[in-house]
Amino acid sequence: MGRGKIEIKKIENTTSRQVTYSKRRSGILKKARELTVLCDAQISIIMFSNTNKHYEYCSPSTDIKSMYDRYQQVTQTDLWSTQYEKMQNTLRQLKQVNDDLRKQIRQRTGAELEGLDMDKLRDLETDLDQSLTTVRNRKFSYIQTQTDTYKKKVKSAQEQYNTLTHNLVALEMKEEHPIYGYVDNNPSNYESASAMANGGAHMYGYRVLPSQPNLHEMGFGLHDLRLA
Amino acid sequence: MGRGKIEIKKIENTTSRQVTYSKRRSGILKKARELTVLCDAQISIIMFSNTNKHYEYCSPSTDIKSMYDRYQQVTQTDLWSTQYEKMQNTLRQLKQVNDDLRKQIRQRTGAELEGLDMDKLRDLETDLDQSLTTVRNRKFSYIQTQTDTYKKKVKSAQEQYNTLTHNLVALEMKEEHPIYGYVDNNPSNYESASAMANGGAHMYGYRVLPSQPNLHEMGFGLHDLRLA
DNA sequence: ATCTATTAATAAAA
DNA sequence: TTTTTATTAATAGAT
Repeated sequence: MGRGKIEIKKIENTTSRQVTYSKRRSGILKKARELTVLCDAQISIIMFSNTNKHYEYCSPSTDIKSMYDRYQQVTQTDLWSTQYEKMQNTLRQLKQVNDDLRKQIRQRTGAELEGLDMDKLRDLETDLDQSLTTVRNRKFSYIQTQTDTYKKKVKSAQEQYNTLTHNLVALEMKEEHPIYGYVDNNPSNYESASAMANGGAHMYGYRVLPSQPNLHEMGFGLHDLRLA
Repeated sequence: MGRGKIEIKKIENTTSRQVTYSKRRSGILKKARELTVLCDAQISIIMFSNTNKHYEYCSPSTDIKSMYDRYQQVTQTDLWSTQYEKMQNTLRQLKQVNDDLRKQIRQRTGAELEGLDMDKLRDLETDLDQSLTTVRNRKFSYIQTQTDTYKKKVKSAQEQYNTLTHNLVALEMKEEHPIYGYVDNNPSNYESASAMANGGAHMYGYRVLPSQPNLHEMGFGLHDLRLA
């Protein structure tokens, strides 16, 4: 198809080789485009010229990677999908573990008790009961710690107050005109200390839940929460 | 190039589509072969028909994987590791979720309460308390159901026994030589019914846990578990 | 598949 | 490179 018939062998003349490459390349790509449309096929073409320039074609409904993956699948030439599948297995396993954990939580929450028989229910109850006790103990020890801290703070405030009062008295002794108003000018200091001393436990938002039968038995009765 | 010009759009007639596919496919592959030789190029073609059959061409001096690898290098478009990395991200995320779920469980178990402040502890306690109540209710309704079932069974056994006794008495009336040993010959029947009637609740392995304060308040005291 | 009338591709030249 | 054009190659439709 040209001014003359040519033999299919490497064109030695560099210029005409490049010209031919250019023409025939676009020819193939055009044919590929046409075939894609005409026959609803999927085609991936990658070309390198001997000058290392590259051209490619890929049917619009897919992409080069998909084509290659698909090709590998079809031909069983499994190069890296071993590792790929390993990853997918790990993924599946993790999802499974995930679901199991969620189910565990739902059971511990009481949201999904349908499948449990008597033994399981009893075990779960015992378990939850122990957990509850643990959490409660923790809460009480937390309160205790905080209480101690506040006790110390109050004590220190008290001491500071005493020192100040003492200094004031000393000052009054020395001065010709004692400053009577000193204490009343700073009532907030005292009152806050007092409030803390009497009701400090309220700061934790502590409240007695309906089912806390061991509250008193555990030595954390309400006035243990008061500051002395 | 044919008996008539055709429009480049999908050929709807299946037969002629397949014929055209076949012809043009070999056309493209021939062109690729020719170009490879004429211009010393390297070409890789992968084709899938809409019937999922695949055909490929690859210049003899190379192979398909090399072509795609080379393409990847040249275009910098990392074809494989993109998806690979996505998978690894998913994996990481799943592991994270997993750890979170485990932590949740450890908290609900009371095994890891270190990071929790007063509010969190109180919430957790309330939560566990509700869960415990739910599980207990479930257990009790389970017991109730089983109890009802056994009640019915015992009742039916009793009735059967009564009928048999009645029949025996009737028989004794009729016969010249009453068979006194009848009842004693089948002691197992009576005893099993009796055992069920008196101690059926033991079959559930029910036991009073130290911290079940609402056991009696809920109307499931021990003799509710006995069968009348 | 095979045959051919016809269109499409392209070799060589510009 | 791209365009031109003579010629060959591809192929649509029929068999």
